[in-house]
Amino acid sequence: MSPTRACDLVCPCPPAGLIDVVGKKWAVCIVSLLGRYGTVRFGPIQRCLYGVSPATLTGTLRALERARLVRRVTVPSGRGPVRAYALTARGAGLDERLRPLVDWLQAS
Amino acid sequence: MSPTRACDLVCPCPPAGLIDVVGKKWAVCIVSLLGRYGTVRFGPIQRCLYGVSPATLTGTLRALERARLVRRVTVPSGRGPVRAYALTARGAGLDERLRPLVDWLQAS
DNA sequence: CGGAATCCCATACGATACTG
DNA sequence: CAGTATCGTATGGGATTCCG
Repeated sequence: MSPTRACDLVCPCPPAGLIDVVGKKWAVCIVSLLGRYGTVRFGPIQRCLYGVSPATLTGTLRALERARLVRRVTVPSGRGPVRAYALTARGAGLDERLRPLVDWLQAS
Repeated sequence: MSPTRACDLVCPCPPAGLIDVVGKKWAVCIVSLLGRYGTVRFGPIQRCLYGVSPATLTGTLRALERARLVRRVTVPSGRGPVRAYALTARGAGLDERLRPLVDWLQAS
């Protein structure tokens, strides 16, 4: 049977909040990428993502930071410390739930 | 260790294809809704989704149909057959993978 | 009621150029 | 290399109206 009145249905997922972050074009890619590779720098992320423009990548990374899914880290290197990106614990939790979905999408 | 060269990283999820469908603002909601309630008519979907505009809802439904995730069905009713929407087998598969994610998003 | 048509706006995204 | 600044475009999405 199909409910027909207004309050018969409970919306399982409000579009506000995390959805607008996760819904961003590259967000899922980035979270999965960091979940797979750990700490990654700006350049490799950009090159890996089919050449996303730096402006867009920065914007998405900032949105992910604000959502506390990704954090910016400073790692020591040969000639001075460099910046990189990694998942937060929260981001790792998301990646975990995202994995079956991403695999399924890949398999189409 | 973090890879630094171009081909060291494999993008786990190209943004093309299903992602632009699933990334739509209401797509996940609709799939979850149909997965939960079965066959639902246009009106209840719209009312349930915080009053999404009919144009937007139609657009999203059409996109989901084109992606073969949702199908339009005709069900017999008291005064003539009426139209409604339901998941395809493919859509049910997506809903299944979506469920842990949606639950996690809800729990925030 | 279930849409289609139209209008309008916000913004996401890309391209490019530039800087520390 | 890691961004920032600017600009232009495409389009997603809301509001409204109208129709069978």
